[in-house]
Amino acid sequence: MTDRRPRNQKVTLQDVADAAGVSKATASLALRENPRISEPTRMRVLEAVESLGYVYNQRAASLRTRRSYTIGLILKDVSNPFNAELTSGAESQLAGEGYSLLLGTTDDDMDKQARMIKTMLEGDVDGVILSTVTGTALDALRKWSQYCPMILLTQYYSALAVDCVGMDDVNGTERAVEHLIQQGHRRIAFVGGYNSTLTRQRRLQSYRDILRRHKFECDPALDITSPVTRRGGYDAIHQLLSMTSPPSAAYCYSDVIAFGVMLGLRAAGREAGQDFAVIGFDDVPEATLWHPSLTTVSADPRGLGENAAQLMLRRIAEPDLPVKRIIMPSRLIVRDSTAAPVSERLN
Amino acid sequence: MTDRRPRNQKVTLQDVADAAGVSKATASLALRENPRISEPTRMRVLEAVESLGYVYNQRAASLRTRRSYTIGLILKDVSNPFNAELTSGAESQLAGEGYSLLLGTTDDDMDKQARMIKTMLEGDVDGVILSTVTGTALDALRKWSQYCPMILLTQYYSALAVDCVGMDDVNGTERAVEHLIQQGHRRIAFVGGYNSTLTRQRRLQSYRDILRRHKFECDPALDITSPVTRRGGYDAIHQLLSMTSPPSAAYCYSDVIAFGVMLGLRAAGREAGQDFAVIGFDDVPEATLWHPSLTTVSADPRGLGENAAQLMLRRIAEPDLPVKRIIMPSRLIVRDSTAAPVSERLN
DNA sequence: GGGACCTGCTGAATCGATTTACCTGTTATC
DNA sequence: GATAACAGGTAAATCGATTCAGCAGGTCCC
Repeated sequence: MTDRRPRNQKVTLQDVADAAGVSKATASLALRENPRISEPTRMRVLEAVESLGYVYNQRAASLRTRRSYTIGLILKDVSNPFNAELTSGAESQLAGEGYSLLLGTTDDDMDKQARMIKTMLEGDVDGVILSTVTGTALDALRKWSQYCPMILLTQYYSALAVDCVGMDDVNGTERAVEHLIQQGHRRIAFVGGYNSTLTRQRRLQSYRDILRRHKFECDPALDITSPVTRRGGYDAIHQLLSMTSPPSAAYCYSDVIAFGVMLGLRAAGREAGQDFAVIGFDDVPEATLWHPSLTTVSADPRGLGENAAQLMLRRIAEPDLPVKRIIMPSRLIVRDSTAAPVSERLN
Repeated sequence: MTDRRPRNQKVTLQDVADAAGVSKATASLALRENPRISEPTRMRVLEAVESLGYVYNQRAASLRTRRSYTIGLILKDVSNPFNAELTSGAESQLAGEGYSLLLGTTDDDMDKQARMIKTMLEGDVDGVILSTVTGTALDALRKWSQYCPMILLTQYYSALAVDCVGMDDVNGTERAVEHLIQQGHRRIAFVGGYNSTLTRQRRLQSYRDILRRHKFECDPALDITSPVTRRGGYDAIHQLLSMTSPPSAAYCYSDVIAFGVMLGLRAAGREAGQDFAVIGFDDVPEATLWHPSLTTVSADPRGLGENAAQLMLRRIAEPDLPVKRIIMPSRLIVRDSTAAPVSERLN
């Protein structure tokens, strides 16, 4: 079948055309199923493609068409299940329209983000879906968004005319914290993440609003920031438990944090759902597997990815449409990691 | 600074040259710091770049240079920490040499793998680092490896002249199973993964060899395959515990499986390290966080990624070098999830 | 003062596709 | 039978860079 030719000497469309006894133009049109090319001719071209082992050169084509059919997706990291789901959602949505995904990670590092965007722009992507690293300047975003269509994930800036898709942090937080309050908890910690993200700012604000609405004390010492890793949650709960007046419940920035908190509780001889209440955010598949299973705010990461992709395709198709912001709904899923505080039950 | 121009009208090198009052050739040479271009001229070019907001077009350049400086990395999924580390290792190694990584995932699906490789080849990557999906045919690999340099991850085929980097499954398995045997375990399950992967085949073979060497029974019912997820491990241990003569220890295909097993044990009212022994494979960061912490075989995923990248760069630089296979050493890290079986301790 | 050599730059070909405008026979139409 | 319409193809320009082979002008040296 495919004849082995020297590595550097690739088969080009011209070779295919020669082998099929047609012009390069005809070969091109035949492959793109242009109706002007007759069926017999198209078959000859396809046979030539097969026998020569021709590989289409997307780079060359995109030079001429000025479309690369690649979308960049830049995330802080992909190793957490939320982002993995999001990626998968975006990818399948784009693949359906003939686009492919170029994935980049920044490790929440500003320099890496800048390099990543530069690489993507130079690689000539048709658009970038971006979850900004903490502390990204508005000016930088404004500049980047001039070079190619851009969709912002979870972050959104009212001062910036850029499409974005986020989730309903306020509502999700309300449901979670209200649930804890109804169980009788009074000292509720807010655990994990960094305040430089807008997402955390919104959730924190909302958490405080609810406590105040109920006229509960809002102790700043119960607000613990940390990396969004199990280790982050683990260390945070240790810190909280060593307080003179520790909390009886933790509302966590993400499921991953919540898992860390549960591990930390156990290391301290405590157990979530028995003598401490834990709520996560994201509802990753692992949440049901834990013992106790994790009460969490479900946020449909896959839907987030799908929506971002759709928004991007829309923007590419019609660059002049007004800015669109999508907020995905979230809901509380009550499982076993939450229970009334011990003091409450003794009464 | 950058003037806003119509989206579709990008700034080209010609524009830069015009603005700097030099030829396109000079502009190109200036940007690549060619010594034939004088410093003053180079400065003028750089200023033009800055003021016009020129973005280098890597696709156009690679058409001429026949080098894209992009390497494809195709994995089954990135959401597990092992692959995330591997990716990060490969990426930083490549970035150091001016290459960037194009990441693709296959979800262990044959069709997706084929599509992914096609996309990558069409996107004109300089090489592909591939962790094959289960059941990939040798012929397919042979064909793909003709189109561009290829490095195989963890899988290796003696019948295929392709570079690869794997880990020392045999040695790692020996250490793990010997450790369990020394603790007094006799019925040891081998849990998780699918036998269609060469990796599992090697580990299973090695596990059996050791049991036989010790003249222990090698019950095929203790060999449980499953998806490489927590859920996989969770379900497997349930199945094992319901046997009439259940095992007292599990050697797991990966840490992720082991976590699932520990969750399953707890759901069944048992506890790893107390009335059951669990060993994982990979030593992901999470392993130390669990309670009990996980005994596991450490396999340096980052090193794996780095080595794969280096091998790729070597192959690109010198295509005619003989095939090279790297086996990364592995070692057993004993933590708290392993302990002597209950029966043993009662004696 | 004439060749050798250097410095700093440019013109034009090139990479591999797409696409427009045009060409050449056939067939249909009146 | 002249002409329009059409079917099936092709030549050549084009996308945005790189790079080779000069070229003009100056310096050096015997």
